[in-house]
Amino acid sequence: MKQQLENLLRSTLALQAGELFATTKLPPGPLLERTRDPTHGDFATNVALLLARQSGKKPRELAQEIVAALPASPLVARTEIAGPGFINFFLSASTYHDELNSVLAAGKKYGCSDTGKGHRVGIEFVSANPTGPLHVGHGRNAAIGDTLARLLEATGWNVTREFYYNDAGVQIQNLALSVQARARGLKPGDSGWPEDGYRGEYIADVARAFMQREPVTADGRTVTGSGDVTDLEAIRHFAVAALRHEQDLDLKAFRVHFDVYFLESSLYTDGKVEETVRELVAHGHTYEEGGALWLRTTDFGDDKNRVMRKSDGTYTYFVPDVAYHRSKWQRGYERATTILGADHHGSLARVRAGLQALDAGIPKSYPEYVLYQMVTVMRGGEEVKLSKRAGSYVTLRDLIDEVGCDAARYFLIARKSDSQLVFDIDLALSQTNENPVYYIQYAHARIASVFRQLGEKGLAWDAKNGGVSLAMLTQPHEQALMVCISRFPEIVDAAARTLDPHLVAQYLRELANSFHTYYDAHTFITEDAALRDARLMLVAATRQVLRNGLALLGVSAPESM
RNA sequence: GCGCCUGUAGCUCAGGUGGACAGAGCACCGGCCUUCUAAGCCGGCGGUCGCAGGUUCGAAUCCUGCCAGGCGCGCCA
Repeated sequence: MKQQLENLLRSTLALQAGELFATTKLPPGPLLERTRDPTHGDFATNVALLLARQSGKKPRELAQEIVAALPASPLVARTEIAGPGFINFFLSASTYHDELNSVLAAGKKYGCSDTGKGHRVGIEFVSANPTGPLHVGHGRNAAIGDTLARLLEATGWNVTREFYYNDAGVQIQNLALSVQARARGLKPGDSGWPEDGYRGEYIADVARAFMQREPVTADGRTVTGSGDVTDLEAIRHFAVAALRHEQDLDLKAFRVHFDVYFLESSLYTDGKVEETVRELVAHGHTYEEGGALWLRTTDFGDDKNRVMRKSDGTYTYFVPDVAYHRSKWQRGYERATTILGADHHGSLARVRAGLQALDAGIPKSYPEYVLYQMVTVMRGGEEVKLSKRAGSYVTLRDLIDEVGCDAARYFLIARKSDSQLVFDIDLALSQTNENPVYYIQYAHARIASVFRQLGEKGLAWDAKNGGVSLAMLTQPHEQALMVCISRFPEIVDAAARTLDPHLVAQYLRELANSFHTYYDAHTFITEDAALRDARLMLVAATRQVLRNGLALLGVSAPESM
């Protein structure tokens, strides 16, 4: 709807540009915006204000000329010039009626677009090391990443969900030692317990399963515990598989799936790390100093140069990071998006610099990052410290068990990722339910109930009759609801474009509010069949948009509550 | 010391890339169930948009400088 009006305005302006503004350059970006105040119409443009100076005309005069140049359109009922020189557009009733028809015709597809034109995007998220169950920070990561993946799919991108993890290295060695210690009957704090060992109870569970020779399956392979407490390598293999398996169960409960699990170790075994180093050296951006090999990342915007190969001959983590993102490019992701905790923001510049130093034609902004701030968890009025190494933290599983997947997902997505998030367990546990997800779901359940009641009264909704009777929807509440519905495609577009999934959560609350208000003010199942069918059409369209929006968030749309 | 993020109502937060009088939920006060689920609706209370400058027709939004909080700044991962 907005797009149609935008096109109308833009083409008119382009056609008349020379005459009106003495320039052919229109301002970039959208010209139209939704008005905040309905007395200002449905949409407004400030082009006359923007272009007044260079055209040498007063804003209101220019606005007059623009309005005069606009061709008549069935979209627009009337225009007015207001304030310093805004042009306000009042859309025709039929425009909104057409939109309701579009909602029902498009169904699940309403709100979708082909903006991405089928281009490939790899979205990497969670990417937790298999050293323990997922914590709430991973939950925020998963909620953001999965919702963005759904948004990008809805806007026409070819999306691959990817999970990257390290199955070797220091942390995994520490994991193996911890499991081994547990298998020997040691507890954290006992003499002989490994320094910085993982202290969580889950380590004991893994040790028990290993000693009892249980099988565990993860990422398509099955590992059986050997029961040999001296075989650290076997313990390592088993522990990684066991924890990957546990994480997969957590993710499944959170309704998150991945298409690709990428192992850091494969970068070494496939020679990708060596290859990346060779490329960087070959392009002349490296140097040796103090027995180490350095990359001149400062040539590409980093604030200091980085060591690639330490003087002991091993690589820093930075190298496989570059090799990994290079592999994304090589695997055909035209766009790569990584969801990352803000505490890792220091690595962004150097990874991008590393990719630039390859001189491989990779865009400067590759990969793009969505950084989210910390999640702190409150319980009993005190902060619960998140620490994977200490083994004491609130897991994603805790959250799902306590407040449910729907509420957990909504909570973790509902505010912009730049803000820190306080997850109050007690509040989420309390029965007072100030949780907005129920408010939205309740709107959906109420609509389902309306249609059930209709059937129980021996009536049926005649959609065709509703369609021709839409002119009867003249109540302010009905107008407001139609406007709200018509905003959905713009919300989806904006959320996908700016990678801000919380916009969807916020919008759904507004839509639910608009519906609840309408519900309380008017009866849908009335004697007048034409009015009834028209109102039910509006209600059915509302239900569809609620479903589509909730689906983007991965939240269920219950038929009853 | 340097970099990134944040600062909006008592509390938790929105504010669509500069617009027309700053919004919502919770909390508090007062109304609404013989009619489609009251997990709802309506009304009221409540704000120098951290502070000070600047840019312009116009700033919560952009720029500069301060103040406060969070997170990072290893030949750790």
